[in-house]
Amino acid sequence: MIDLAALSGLRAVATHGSVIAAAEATGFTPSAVSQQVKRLERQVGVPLLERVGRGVMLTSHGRHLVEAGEQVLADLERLEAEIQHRAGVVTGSVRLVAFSTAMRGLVAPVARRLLDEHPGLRLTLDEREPWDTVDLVAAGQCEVGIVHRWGGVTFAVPDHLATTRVADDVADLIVAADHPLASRDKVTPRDLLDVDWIATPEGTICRQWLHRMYDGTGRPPRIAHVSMEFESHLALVAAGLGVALVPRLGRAPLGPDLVAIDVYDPVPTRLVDALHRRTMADSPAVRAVLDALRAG
Amino acid sequence: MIDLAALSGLRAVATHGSVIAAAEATGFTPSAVSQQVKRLERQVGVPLLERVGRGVMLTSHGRHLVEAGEQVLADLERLEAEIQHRAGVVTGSVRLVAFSTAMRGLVAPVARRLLDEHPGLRLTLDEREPWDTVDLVAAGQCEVGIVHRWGGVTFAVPDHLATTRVADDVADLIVAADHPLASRDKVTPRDLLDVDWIATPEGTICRQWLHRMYDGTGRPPRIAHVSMEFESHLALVAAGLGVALVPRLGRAPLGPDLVAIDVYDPVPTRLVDALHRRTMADSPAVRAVLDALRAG
DNA sequence: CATTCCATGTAGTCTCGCTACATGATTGAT
DNA sequence: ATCAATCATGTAGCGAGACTACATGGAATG
Repeated sequence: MIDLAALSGLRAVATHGSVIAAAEATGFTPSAVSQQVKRLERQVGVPLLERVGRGVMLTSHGRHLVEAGEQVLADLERLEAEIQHRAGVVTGSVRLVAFSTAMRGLVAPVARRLLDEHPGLRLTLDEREPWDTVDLVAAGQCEVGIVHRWGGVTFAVPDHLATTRVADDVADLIVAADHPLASRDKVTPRDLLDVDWIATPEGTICRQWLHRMYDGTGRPPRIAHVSMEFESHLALVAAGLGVALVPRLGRAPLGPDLVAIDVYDPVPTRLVDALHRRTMADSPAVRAVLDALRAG
Repeated sequence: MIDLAALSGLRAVATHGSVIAAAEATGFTPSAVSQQVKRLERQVGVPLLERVGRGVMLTSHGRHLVEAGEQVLADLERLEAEIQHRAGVVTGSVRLVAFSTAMRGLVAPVARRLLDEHPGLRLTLDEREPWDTVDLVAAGQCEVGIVHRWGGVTFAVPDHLATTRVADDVADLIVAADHPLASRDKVTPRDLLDVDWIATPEGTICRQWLHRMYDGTGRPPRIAHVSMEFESHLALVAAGLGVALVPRLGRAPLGPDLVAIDVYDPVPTRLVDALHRRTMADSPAVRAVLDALRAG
């Protein structure tokens, strides 16, 4: 009999291209993944992986096994969800991965109530950036992923994942109370050509969107300081080092030394989506989590 | 993730109707089967088995899980066979179950050569009566089963099993060398109305056929002695206690004190068939075993 | 040619699933 | 009504199997 856990290991090797990458994607050691593949090879009696250079490559049999095995794996997951759906029982383990502001602004308020309402539900939380999140959901490492994308800035989501809109998160311009713009009702990027920005690091989605917001002005934003966390942005703004664009989701109440100003034309909005595998669409547990997120 | 081994346990309970029967069908203890079901229930979070009286019954969810799970199990088995088929490698483990005369007359001569030709093949032999054999093959407890049926005496074979004719086994009348019939070239049941028979026990297929052979005579055969094994039949015949109908397959050479006489009208022929699950039709290992049996 | 990176062996540990046995529950018989 | 029989299921203990940590062996890179 083919061992499905081992098959998952081979699938991870196939999708990630190396034993080491597969190992860290599945949370095992490279040795464990290697042994899983060997176990599979012993079970079917056919070589599945071959060394090429200092890496590995799937044999044609290995590729075929993964392709067809994925179907079996999906069928099994769908079957489990279907049984629970028929029973109408919210039960089982849901691993949820979110980006940090969603974790504190969206997940945290909802999780407690969710667990109280459904005693059979086991919820496991983890914090990742959106790109990693997509991979984790796609590979079956977690059931629900929460990602954000600014309007227009998209990234690819595999076909076998479904998307649910969870929130529209608007960002405000945060300035110090004594800043010249502090008295303004609302501002547009053309008002912000000469301000110093406190921004997230190069390569982050928020940073990309800050640039895109300036598209109509013909100039790039002037980045003065960089920080990972929006909480730190607030501190830097309060210290008079510049202004920041901070989403409302998960934002702590502003102190008296800070002012939030609406931005328009365009309104900086990021879309917050929940991802799940379509095979889990019938799972009452996943559905309960999604419903709670949408309502919260 | 649903544990497929546990699912097999539940399936056995479903098909055999009780935990104990499922246990002896799968070769586990009742406690193990019970724990397998509990494990499954924990994984899907839905009760699958409920006590009724002093036995058990599947819940509707349990029945649905078995029904759909059987599909997954079959897909996985088919996938394994298909991979090996593509590779053209005779490998893996084949469990073969046969009735006793086939074991010594058919399997034994073939097994040695089979193992020598295919080093990757692991062959496990077991001896059972045909009814048990059908169950074992159907339930996935063995890959190949060898059964016999006399013409006309049939038994049900599930749809998902395939049948391969392996041999036509003719039985002769065995009499002591000093018996009045010993000089005859051939005999017909009408010549045997008053002989004492040495027969297999009530309920065996051979016994049923002995009765059916007498259908045209209007009389039942006179059973004098009963013995499980044809080897013993020969000894009893040699001792002058009666005559016996002994198949040629697996029959030891007759001593000088015994004579084999052809029977006609009807010729007592039993059909020897090999059974295998259709999901294993592509398995080179199963195919090699079947080919060898047919050739031998 | 040394260094680095990757995969894979090896030894040890730990978890998980099975067996053996005991218990609880229900039915049928005396 | 009681006792025996039968079935399922808990519990303790044991053994196999799967993973981790570490060491080894190739292959590419500078």
